[in-house]
Amino acid sequence: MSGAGTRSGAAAAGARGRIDKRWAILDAAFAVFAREGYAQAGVDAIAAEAGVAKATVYNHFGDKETLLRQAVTAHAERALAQNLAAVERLTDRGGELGAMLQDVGYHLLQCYCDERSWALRRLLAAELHQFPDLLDIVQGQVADRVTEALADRLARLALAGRLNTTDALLAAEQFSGLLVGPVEKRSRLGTRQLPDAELRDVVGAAVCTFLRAFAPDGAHARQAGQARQA
Amino acid sequence: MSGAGTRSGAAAAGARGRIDKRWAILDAAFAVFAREGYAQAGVDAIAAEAGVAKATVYNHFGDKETLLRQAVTAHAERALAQNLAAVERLTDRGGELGAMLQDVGYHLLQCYCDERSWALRRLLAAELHQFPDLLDIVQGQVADRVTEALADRLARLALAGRLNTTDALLAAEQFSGLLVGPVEKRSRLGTRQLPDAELRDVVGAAVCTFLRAFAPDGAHARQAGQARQA
Amino acid sequence: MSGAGTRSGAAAAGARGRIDKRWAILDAAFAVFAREGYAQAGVDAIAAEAGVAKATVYNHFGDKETLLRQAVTAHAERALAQNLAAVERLTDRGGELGAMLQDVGYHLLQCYCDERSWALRRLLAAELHQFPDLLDIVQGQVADRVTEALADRLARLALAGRLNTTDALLAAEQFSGLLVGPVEKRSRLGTRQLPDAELRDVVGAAVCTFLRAFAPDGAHARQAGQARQA
Amino acid sequence: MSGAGTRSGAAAAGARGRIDKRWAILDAAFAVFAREGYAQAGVDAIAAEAGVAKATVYNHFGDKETLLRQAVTAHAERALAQNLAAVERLTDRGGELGAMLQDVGYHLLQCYCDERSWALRRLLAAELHQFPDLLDIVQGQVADRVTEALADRLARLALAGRLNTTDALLAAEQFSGLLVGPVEKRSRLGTRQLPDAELRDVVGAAVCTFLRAFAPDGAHARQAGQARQA
DNA sequence: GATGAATGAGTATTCATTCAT
DNA sequence: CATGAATGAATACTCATTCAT
Repeated sequence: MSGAGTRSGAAAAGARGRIDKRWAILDAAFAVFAREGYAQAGVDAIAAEAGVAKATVYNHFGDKETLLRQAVTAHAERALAQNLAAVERLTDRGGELGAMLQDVGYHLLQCYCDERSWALRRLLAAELHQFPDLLDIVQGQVADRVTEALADRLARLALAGRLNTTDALLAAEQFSGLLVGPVEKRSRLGTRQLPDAELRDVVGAAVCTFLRAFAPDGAHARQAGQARQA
Repeated sequence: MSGAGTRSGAAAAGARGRIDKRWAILDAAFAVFAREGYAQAGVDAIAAEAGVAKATVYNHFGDKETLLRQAVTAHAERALAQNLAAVERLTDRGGELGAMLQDVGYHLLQCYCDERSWALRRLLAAELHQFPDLLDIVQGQVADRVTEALADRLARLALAGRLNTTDALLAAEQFSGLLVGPVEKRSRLGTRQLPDAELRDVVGAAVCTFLRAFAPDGAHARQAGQARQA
Repeated sequence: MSGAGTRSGAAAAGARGRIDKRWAILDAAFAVFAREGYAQAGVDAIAAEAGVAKATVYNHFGDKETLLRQAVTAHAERALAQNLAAVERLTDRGGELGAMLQDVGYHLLQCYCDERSWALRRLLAAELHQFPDLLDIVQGQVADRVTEALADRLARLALAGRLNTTDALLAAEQFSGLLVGPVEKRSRLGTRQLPDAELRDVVGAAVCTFLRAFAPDGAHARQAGQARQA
Repeated sequence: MSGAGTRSGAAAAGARGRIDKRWAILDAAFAVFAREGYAQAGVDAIAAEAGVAKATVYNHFGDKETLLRQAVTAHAERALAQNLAAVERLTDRGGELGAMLQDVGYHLLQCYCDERSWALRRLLAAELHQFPDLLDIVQGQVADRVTEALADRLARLALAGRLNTTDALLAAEQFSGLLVGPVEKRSRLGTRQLPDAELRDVVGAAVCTFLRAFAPDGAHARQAGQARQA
């Protein structure tokens, strides 16, 4: 057993080493691509940051383009998971609507303000012309799905009579716009870190406006206003 | 007089030639930078697109960085002028509020959806790390000033009792968010041209939501809803 | 007369202006060529140092090569005149031989150590391969003629029985070698300015050695040794 | 053992290949720098002459300046070794003084007249202003040390009563001057190859003059004169 | 599979030279 | 004639990619 164990252990360690290296390269690649842009990013720099030799990068990914796509895909999936988790906090069973929207909005903005999310969006914007398929990966696989998920939840709330809208997708887009618009301006495209209090204020204002527009009657709006003060 | 005219005409033609070339270079530079990104953009390509020799580019602008900054600055100024003109359509003397907001929002979104505006924002996002001062040029000199101007007009409407808000800047940010959020998603970062009808729908929805939240009483909201149908 | 004077004066002033500019360019060219080397020297820099526009340089000299040759020729002539003046201090009528040699040697070394002479030799060495004809200008027109002139004078001294040599040219070469060899080493190729006292010492030692070898009898050698002490 | 041998052999071949390439580049660089001057020399040309790709040059030396310094240093060391070997032929045990000086002088001049030595001096003169540290490498590390070594040997001869001088360094400088002065003029800065007979004549004349000046009595001088005839 | 060395294609920048004024 | 502007050719240096070990 020890012999077999040793061998399989060695093999496992080797596989683990390979996988670790693969992830190290992907992380380094994303970091360098985001920091320098695709053209400016050197494979040298990526290899150095990953702690491997340049040729190893090519052994794993073949060429620079593939590396970009894989790195973006990996980080897009991470972002998608985080955002969906945030959306799922919104249920029709849950308690008071304003508080729940505040909670969801806050977590969505935290995803949005994550350093790596800013990097992902900047990278996407930067390389749109040269790599249009990145748009499908990021916008299609992530952003749209998050909006759809949010729309689903809003639709269930509307069905339950707790929201007054017939176009749940538009409502979801507008809720996002109310959250993201102010933040994009104030954080100067992710350059400045917003203090948590300001973030909560933005969320509160968004929820307040959203409820005034979409709550079945005026009562909720006032409650939301109170939630914002808290 | 004709002699003097001839001379000054010749001199003017010379100066005109220089100025024309300068503008040709700036336009070509902006186009190529936006299409390829700073690092990927070749000065060769810029010169070719401008119809001048590469060295002429260097005679005028010294180096690639300066060329980028000048091109961005020039186009930022153009965008600023257009946006301010749009905002100025919002007066406290004007007619029905919903119709006016619809008009302003539509023109603002037209500015926003201009191909060169998308290019400017993408370029800014792409080169933020390498040229942080571009942020001051674009965000500080343009976006913020437009929001401030919009806030000014909203504040006057609030003073006139036609809007119900105490934080005009926040209201302006939210109005922008309601306009821009849906558009950014639907046009896939400017990749897809939105049909005019869809654009008007987005504006109508934004105005409707905005008025429900900020109109002094429910009457306006209903009017806005009707405006949206029209 | 005043009219003609004015006109010719104007013409003269114009011509003077042209000539002045020509000399300014030649001086600037020599300075820049010597400082930077032919390839590295920019016509821009020369024009700037001469205080004229770049195109003016081309109006006067046609191209960079011509400019180099003219500048070198001009300064070679200057150096030739200085060196010949030094050699002519050596006469067969003059007083004590050692003192005269000391005087000639000192003035020759002063020519040799002139900043512009170092520059001329460095420039010649640098551009030998690309412009072999400079060698004829500098070596043939200057250095050789100085050595010949010195040989002439030494020959007359030998005829007068005051020197003991049959090959005056060789004697002249050796005298030069005794002067120049130590100086070239000590001044580090003209980088370091030799103090006047050290210069005189070198001359004294050269004269002393020269006389010991070439004086008809030992008496002169001793006198030269005394001259060196003084 | 054969396996190990194979491996080390392969490794050695690899290392040898690198070293060979390094030397090929250094030689090519020196040749091209000497032929064209630093500014004019293209790294392309150097790489081509070395038979490697341009990037390989940069992999080995980083930039053009470093390449120049390394090439000069390498060839300066070579020249130093040759010159010191020549000086060491001068011993106080050896036979007749005139013959020994003739031998040393001849070998020193052969070093001096080596094509690469001329190239080294020309290159030094050419690039003095831009790379003043080359002076330390060539003058300080080579020329001065050779003169010092020669002075050492002359001093031992003086101690042994075979030379009459109290300043061995000056004597060494003058001996060099007597050798080099005539040669520099006759070979036209290394442009013309001196025939061996003329070289020997120059050495003979130098030794003759030197001994007349520094031999303890007249006897040696006459012997040297005879040596020159031989 | 991981690495160091080698390479060829590409790019920003400079500069001698010309032309219109 | 003196000039400012324009240009084409040349060059140092970089980098993605491949190959031998």
